[in-house]
Amino acid sequence: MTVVNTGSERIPEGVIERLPLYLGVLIQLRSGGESTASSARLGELTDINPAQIRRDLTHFGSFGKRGVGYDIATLVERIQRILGADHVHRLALVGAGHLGSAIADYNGLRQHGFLVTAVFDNDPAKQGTHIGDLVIQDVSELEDTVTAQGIEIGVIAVPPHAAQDAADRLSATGIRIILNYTPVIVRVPPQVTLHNTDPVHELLHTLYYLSKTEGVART
Amino acid sequence: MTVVNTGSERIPEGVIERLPLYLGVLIQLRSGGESTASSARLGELTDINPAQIRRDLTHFGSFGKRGVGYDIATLVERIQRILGADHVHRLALVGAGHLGSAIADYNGLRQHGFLVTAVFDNDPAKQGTHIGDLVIQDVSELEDTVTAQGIEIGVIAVPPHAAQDAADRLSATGIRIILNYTPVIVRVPPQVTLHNTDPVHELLHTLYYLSKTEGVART
DNA sequence: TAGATTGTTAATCGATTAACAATC
DNA sequence: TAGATTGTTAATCGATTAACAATC
Repeated sequence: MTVVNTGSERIPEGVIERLPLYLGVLIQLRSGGESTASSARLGELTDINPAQIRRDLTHFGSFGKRGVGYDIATLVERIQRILGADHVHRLALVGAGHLGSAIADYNGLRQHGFLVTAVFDNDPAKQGTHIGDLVIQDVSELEDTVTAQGIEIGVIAVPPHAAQDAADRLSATGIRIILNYTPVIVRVPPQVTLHNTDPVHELLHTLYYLSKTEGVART
Repeated sequence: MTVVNTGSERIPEGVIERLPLYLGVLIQLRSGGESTASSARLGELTDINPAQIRRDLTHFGSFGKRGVGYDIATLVERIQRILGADHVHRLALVGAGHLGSAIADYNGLRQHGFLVTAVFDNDPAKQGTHIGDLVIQDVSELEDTVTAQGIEIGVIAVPPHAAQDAADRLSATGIRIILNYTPVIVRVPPQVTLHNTDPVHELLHTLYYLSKTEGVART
């Protein structure tokens, strides 16, 4: 008997972090014409132990066929369903500078069902101009627009001094997920999930491993 | 006796990932005029168990004073030294579009000693124009420039179809750290540390937790 | 000295992985 | 049936945390 979703079992964070990796290589394999993949193959492509992949997947059910492997098409669907990536999510982007434009242009988001449907900036010179198809609006319109469009996710891409204001306005709309690309610590109410993305942190810890492996040239 | 650096002890990855967090709040406290911080205080600000903070730090020596706490100024210096953030690192940026411009403008990098000192793009229309003080060069000049300037780190911010070429060119220069902002899997030689930064992955696993806590509105 | 907080030990907890029976 | 690969158990490994002696 196949248990599809035991519901109340707690899923370790590491598992959830690996699912998007599996999804990525599965989509890659599918576009390469493959229809089936073993945990060994997925392990090669993701650098993750095959036993761990199998174990991760069993948290959500048993999707494979013994002696055969996993059907790529159905596994892609299952993982998308698990992650909530099986339907469209609308995003409000705050900040229409270079970073905001890069995010709005970013095809990867669209491909996974994340649609930027509104852009805000507090610079009057930008308001009324376009990013792609979208008219840049004043941040005062944020709340009404979020409600009207059913936007679920906010993205902050403003200069540091404006980040907290953006976070406050987004939180006030009832939005529950905020991605912050500004390298500043912002405070949000407890019911809001905040994700800070700071390239400096990544550089810093990558740098550490470099200095360990061979010593950075210090000219 | 204080052991400054035991040298050959293997440091868990999690420790290295937390150091930049400690560094961030220490810098924040310092700019707020504080001179000393206890592990309990750092724990509040980072949401990390104080015992873990103390344990993390002892991997590198003993920096605190019992009954008092940690001297912020010296701890900042020690962590910067540990991470290799105590001196300047030069970056080569490949891709001069919106994303590349955002990275070049990004003050957070400069504040931590990461200087973008060269920008490349294979679009002839962009070559010769400026980003900040930097002239955009053709990617064919990458190797010579990296050598001449002592650049240690490459950053990829090009469209997906150009990402592998950028990775190959950067690897060929002898660079050992590459940060890839393009949502595409690139291959690099084993001696190169590659860091893929994909906002989609972050959205996907953040989304999972949202759907668990209360169920996403599916209108 | 009394109070505070570190550095460190030991216990707990959880995650990873090897191994293998089940089964396609 | 023979070969392959899953799902699952059990062992290992490592990371987190509580507790406390050391000591400022």
